[in-house]
Amino acid sequence: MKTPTFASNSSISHQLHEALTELIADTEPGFRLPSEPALAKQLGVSRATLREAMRIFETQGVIHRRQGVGTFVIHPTQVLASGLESLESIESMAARNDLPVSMGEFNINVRLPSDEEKRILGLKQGVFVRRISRVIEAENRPVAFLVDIVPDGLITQKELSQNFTGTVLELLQHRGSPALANARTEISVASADSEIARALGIQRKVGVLAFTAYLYTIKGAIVNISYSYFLPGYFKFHVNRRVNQI
Amino acid sequence: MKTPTFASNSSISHQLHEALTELIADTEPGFRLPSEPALAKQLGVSRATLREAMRIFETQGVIHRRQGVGTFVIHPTQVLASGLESLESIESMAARNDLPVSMGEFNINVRLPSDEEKRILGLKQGVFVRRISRVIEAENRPVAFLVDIVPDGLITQKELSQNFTGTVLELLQHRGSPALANARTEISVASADSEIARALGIQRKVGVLAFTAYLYTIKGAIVNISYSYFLPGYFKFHVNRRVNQI
DNA sequence: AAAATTTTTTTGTCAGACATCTCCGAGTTA
DNA sequence: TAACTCGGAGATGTCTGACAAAAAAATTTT
Repeated sequence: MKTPTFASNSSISHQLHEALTELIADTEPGFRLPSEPALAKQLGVSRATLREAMRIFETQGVIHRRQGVGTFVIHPTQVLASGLESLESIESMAARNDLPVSMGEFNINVRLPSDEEKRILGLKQGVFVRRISRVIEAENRPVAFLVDIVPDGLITQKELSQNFTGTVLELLQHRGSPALANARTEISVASADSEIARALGIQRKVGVLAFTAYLYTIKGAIVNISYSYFLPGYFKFHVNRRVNQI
Repeated sequence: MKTPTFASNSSISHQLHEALTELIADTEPGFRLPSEPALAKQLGVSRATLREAMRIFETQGVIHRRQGVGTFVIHPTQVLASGLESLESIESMAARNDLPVSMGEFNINVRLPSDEEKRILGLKQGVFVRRISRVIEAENRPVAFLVDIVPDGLITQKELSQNFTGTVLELLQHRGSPALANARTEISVASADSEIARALGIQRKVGVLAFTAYLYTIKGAIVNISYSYFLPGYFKFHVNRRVNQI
């Protein structure tokens, strides 16, 4: 068995990305970064590599480049790690918001998938799914209710009891296989059904913020459907939208 | 007076981006793009420039590269223009969803800003703001309620009557100044107050999907606060989240 | 037939050069 | 003095060609 191939390579790219993250965070919004040749020399990489790394931040709307002028830090620096563009666990998100959270009620059961689940996950006849639900609490009250649907066999009972920190994503990411690519998250308002209402301690039909996420492998298969329901007021979600599409 | 400097330069970068968009759209998900040297030759650019353009798509989670293997198209191609990552007008969004919309009730008034508005927009004492509100209708019923707050003077009455297609963003973008950088959009669930309830034809305290967007210029100033309230079920919003942070 | 090795293909990184744009100040002109 | 012009300095944008590293394919060896 091979050593697990970690998704993030700790190569030049990766280190450069981290160094740039720090540099941008330490630069006041609106101010200029050092010129590309200077920065490349300072960070010990070629200008081409540096420019590719900067493209990432530019695409994310964190920096802004003007030919003949310079590269500027756009605006709230914390955008970096806090936007919806990057997947983040509830725990780290909560830590940023100074809101200590803990895991509340935790349930697992195995059942036959619905037709929709079967279609989305591409399951063959007779394959079961595992349904993992849990309540996140803060300040002694439930604030989020998370439900994951994964094909049975993808995650073992043992992994769930030993490594489970709250998200299927992190478990799969830590394991390294199957290699994950991205997650498509749909945003909506859900009217609390009886289960959600009970889990969050609210009345039925109250509107809660709902995310439905589909986790894709690099081969295009969906390996996880994730439903998240949030009580308003405890979490802040935001997206940084670029105005000019290059 | 200078000719308006359009944000998007129609330079090599821009054309390359369009060509790549098309190529990716024409490639089936999961399949490989031509190799970089071949693609660079085919598109008439250098490999370095091509790679920078590809970084953009990679950052957006549209393609996926593996050293020694190739570059692959990740998954639903329509992700490109439909995600929350790019700012889009209600109209074009509706067109994609085959939902013809029209503008309903439309109101403008000028008033003194609240303390919060004054702070966010960086207004001096005595400066007024213009409040533009409108209802979007589909299938003969209101589906969205949009409110924009802009400093008085930024947009003239004339522009509003002649060019206004529904969004302050598009008006400013079309005008070209002030140069815009990005928009930070916060996502939440709002309990309908009396105004929202009346506009959307729902009862008070019903939960609606709410976006609060702050529009930034490249100098870091906020020139527009935009509140959007959506009736559930008519619009789909989604975000494409990358798993591996490079 | 299976394992080990080499070759080929592909992306990752590098160095240096020139092109183009922007800003600013020196010089010129009215 | 004030306005204008022009060129230089410095920044990002693009190009060329090369080598490094990783993965897959082909070949050779066992």
